[in-house]
Amino acid sequence: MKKPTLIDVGKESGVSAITVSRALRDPDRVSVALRKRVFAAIEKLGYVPDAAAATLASNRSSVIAVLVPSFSNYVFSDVLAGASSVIEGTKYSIQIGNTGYSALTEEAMIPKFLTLKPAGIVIAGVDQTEKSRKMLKAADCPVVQIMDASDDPIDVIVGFSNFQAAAQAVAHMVEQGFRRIAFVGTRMDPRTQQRMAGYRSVMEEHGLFDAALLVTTPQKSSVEIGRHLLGSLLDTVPDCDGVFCNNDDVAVGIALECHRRNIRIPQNMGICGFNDLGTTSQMQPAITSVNTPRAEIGARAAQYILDRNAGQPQPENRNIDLGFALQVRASTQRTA
Amino acid sequence: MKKPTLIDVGKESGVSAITVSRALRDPDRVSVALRKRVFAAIEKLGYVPDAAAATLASNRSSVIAVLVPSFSNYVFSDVLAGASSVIEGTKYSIQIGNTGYSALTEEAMIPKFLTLKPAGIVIAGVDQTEKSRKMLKAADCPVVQIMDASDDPIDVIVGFSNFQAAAQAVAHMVEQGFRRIAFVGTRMDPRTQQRMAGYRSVMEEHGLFDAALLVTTPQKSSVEIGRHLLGSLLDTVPDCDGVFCNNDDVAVGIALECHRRNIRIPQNMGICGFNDLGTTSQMQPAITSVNTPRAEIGARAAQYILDRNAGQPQPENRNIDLGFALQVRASTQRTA
DNA sequence: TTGACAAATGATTGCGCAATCATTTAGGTG
DNA sequence: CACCTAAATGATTGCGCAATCATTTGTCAA
Repeated sequence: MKKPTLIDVGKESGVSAITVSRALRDPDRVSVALRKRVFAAIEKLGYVPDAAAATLASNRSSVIAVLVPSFSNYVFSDVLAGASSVIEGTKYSIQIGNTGYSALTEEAMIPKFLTLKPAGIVIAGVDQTEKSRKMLKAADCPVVQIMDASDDPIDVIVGFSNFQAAAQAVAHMVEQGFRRIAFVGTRMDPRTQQRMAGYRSVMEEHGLFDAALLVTTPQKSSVEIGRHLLGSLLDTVPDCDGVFCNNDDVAVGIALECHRRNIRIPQNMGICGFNDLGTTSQMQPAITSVNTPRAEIGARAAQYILDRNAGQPQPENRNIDLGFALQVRASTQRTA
Repeated sequence: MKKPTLIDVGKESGVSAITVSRALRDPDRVSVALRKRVFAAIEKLGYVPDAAAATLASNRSSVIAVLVPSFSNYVFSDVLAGASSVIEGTKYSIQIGNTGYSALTEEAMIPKFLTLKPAGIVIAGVDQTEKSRKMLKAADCPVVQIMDASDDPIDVIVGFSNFQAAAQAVAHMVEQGFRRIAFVGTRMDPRTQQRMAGYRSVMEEHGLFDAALLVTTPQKSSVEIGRHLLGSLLDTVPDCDGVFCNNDDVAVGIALECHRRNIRIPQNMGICGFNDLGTTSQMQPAITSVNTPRAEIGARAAQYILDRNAGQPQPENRNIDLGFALQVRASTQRTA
């Protein structure tokens, strides 16, 4: 009636409990005949390992902790989907935490997750507090920072350079003849700030930078906020002829508001989004966006954790840059 | 140097380990003075409970298992966000599983999650396999089905009636004078099928049903697929004058394709989406959609699990219907 | 055939906590 | 002031597994 344990399986197959444990964790270390018998007994009894007991005994769990700034930011949904695809069918599982874009909330969550003795930790970005960094460095599990690039990751980092992605997009717009290009940023999290820095760097390089072109809000991104921000922008900078958005939602909102105001895209207004979530490519005209490998980032992060747990060493290159791909579309193309 | 245990905290505060345990789990059962001393010692030593040991000893963990069909479906991102907001600051944590819209995958995942001795299980919909249902009924933890309504939930169900939501939306379109209203469905998961049934029921009631008006695809929803499906639809049913979509992305795609083809909304084509994710309200004209309480569903599901774990009994009404709200907008308004 | 060595398997122990039952202390009553 | 009860605290035990160390069995060369 009760849930069978390793001892029950052992009795059923005529061996000791520890041998069953070995057959499960390291099949090559038991003989073929025995392995068969053990697995038959497991099947017969419906044995399922007890994760808590295994964790307590080995001081190591199969939980991968994933700390993201927000669940409703679709970027991180894609990351989770990617990680999930990798762990499917393995013994690993994903436990999630929502830091709410706060480094202090994150710092408070880390000890809680560390007590799980996780198989690994995935955490967004590089802007952890000093204390968080110290805790994560001391953790005896792999730590993967994601969605960014860095020469000095805690353990490894999987992502791309937000600065470079923004810079490339803005350089493209400049090349297409846009001059009064605004930066529209929502939420202003660290990655958005890096995009802003990339934007600024290129604008300054071409002598085009003007602080009035920076439009930011702490609010979360949405199509609606994009529409509003275009309004504020045009009030302040009526000669604005292009917008680089930190986000696709905002870009779509700006495009819709341009349509409403009969501002022609790209003739009177160039628009570039970020992340390339799908809608931008379907707009009329199609909106240029920076495609980011979100699912692959999640997958690579999870795979790294699995590999490390399988005994592989830390790789030489700890900055795993998966790049980005500027998808140039009609919204920023003035030349053929 | 080593991680402190209850025994260490006990020594520090001059009591036994079990008393410390009690002070933590049920503060009212120890004297005030002692409680202070214990918490001071916990603070001083930096004690953090060991979840695995607690789970093993009590046969009950603080993990809430959430099984969703997809992470990239934003509906479930919102559910997770709602659940996450409720458990923030508590000892509970969320472990996620991706069933990939497959009842069999789901069935395979359930035993894995049950061995965690979860504090509760959240699972999408009512279409579990018979075996899954049996396992979940036998589980000695609260089980919350979500995103649907039912008279016979496993334990409780938190959601709304997809059938009724669709029926109300379609009835509204009929009332506004639309006659050849198509149903456009993607992925065709159980909830989409219920929406289709609601659509069909109203159409038949008005003598408007025509199987040619059903346009479905197993593909996942996207703006792009919405655009394509409008094309196929108009090829088969050129006199189609309205579309009820199982999804906002599809509705937006259809609206964009209408713009491209110079089909006027709502004069020549009425459009209604589902879920009201935000973009529909910003389109020109604004698109009608059925607003669903996704975050609240996640929150209520989590709250129920917390309440049950705090000793509250199963409520009398096990079908917690949070309803929906048809947001009527310009895309379906032909009359003032 | 024997010995040496590797491969295969087993026995013991403790991980850190909570359940259970036992004991002590405090507070109130006649 | 003795007694009773309730509140507060403590001692013991085992959850199910893996680490560690010990033992048995099998294999092969000389």
